[in-house]
Amino acid sequence: MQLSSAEENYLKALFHLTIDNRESETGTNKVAEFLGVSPASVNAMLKRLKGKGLVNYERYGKLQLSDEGRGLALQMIRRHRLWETFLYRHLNFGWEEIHEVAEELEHIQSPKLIRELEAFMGHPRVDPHGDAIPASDGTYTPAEKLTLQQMDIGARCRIVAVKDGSVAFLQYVTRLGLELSSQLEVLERRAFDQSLLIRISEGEQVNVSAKFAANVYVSQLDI
Amino acid sequence: MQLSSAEENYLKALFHLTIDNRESETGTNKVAEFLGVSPASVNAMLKRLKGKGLVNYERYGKLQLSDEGRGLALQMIRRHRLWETFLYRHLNFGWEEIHEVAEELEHIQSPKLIRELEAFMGHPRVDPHGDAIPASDGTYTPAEKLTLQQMDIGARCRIVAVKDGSVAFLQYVTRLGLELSSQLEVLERRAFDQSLLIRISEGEQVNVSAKFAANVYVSQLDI
DNA sequence: CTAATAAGTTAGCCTTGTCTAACAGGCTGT
DNA sequence: ACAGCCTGTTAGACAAGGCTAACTTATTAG
Repeated sequence: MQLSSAEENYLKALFHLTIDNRESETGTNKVAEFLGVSPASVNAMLKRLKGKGLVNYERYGKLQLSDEGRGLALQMIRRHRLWETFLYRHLNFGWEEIHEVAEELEHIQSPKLIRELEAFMGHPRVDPHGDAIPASDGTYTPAEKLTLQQMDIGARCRIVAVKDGSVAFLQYVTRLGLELSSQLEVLERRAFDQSLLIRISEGEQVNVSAKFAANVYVSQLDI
Repeated sequence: MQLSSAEENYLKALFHLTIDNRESETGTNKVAEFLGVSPASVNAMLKRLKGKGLVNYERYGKLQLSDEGRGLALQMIRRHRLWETFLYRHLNFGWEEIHEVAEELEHIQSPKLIRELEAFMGHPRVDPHGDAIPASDGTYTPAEKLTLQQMDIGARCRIVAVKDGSVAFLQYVTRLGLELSSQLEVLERRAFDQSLLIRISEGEQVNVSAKFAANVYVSQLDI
């Protein structure tokens, strides 16, 4: 099945709005907002994707990916995350720069390219954001994202994302001397309020509340 | 200047048909044949490129790249050849597979990507076909392609292309046990008819005529 | 149960990039 | 010098993918 970049992007969007979001259906408006296009455009595209058998869709009715559509969406996500990993590991891209470039790279049509890229990097299982990379056979286990709160004492990890990205929270994060990609070590958990004492990049030690820790996604370092 | 993939491909085609071919002008039909599109499509695109100041072009008159167009074309060729080099060196792509995939990769818009890719590979100066890679500042010296005939005695080299790709010639090449990427060593040149004795990949020795040798492009190995 | 609102759809238009068919200009040979 | 031919151009059509405005169907609040 040969797909255009636009078609591939719709499949990816549908995947993120349903399976990846623990819902089984979504709607025209949600997709439109997600992709930054008009609902009318979404409607037109859905007709085309239905014609190709990639979505199940009835007029004014439910909308979900077909089995084949889900498979293709997974391939897109696989390509996206492999490229992100490559950019981060080998081309000195920052944590926050990789997504945009990978959005373009993922549309390159070449099974061999993806196979070899994966082998070149030693078959990574998660991308730099801590998200699982679907296997070439379509296997995908979403890999529960870990929060700082879930880490064991003594664990070393890196901040990969935040749940609530509000300005207030991000300002607080910055005040603590933390930023994305900061490396942390969990030193103590206080039984009283579950707050944590952490060390930042071999340096300063700070205290963070349980609520704070539950709002920070981390990736455990393999050391 | 933000260009579409199609616009970028036309600039590249114009470059190859003029500067790269030691001619200063070309025509609608030549471009059409080169790109595999109709002359009418070329005409429409030339109007657009003229509007952007990338070509000098008059109705029924001469057609050439403007200075700005030439600069952009060089950037495209730079990206193309860097990607070819990457695929060949790091992803186990064969000599004849790299062009097609690089045709897609070259359209990715990210100056940092190209800069880092170049640095990752240690700033290569030629691609796997023996063609020079334009520098980031637009410097480009076409790097005379060497033929087997021009090699010195004792030189070691690799076949990167053929001038005349006729079936008769390619069959002859195959009969000799040669193929693209074969490694050779030049052992002797006979004064009588300028024919060469060469050794193939540490193995068999064969004799080839001067005419044959002049039809084979090689890349000198840095040993 | 109806009326208001939200969600989804259709109609009609635009741009990019392609095509074919028909027309116009320039060049060559006798 | 002009007929024929090759090159280049225009006109008109189409597919993809997007938009806005207007309309239809569902859903929810009173």
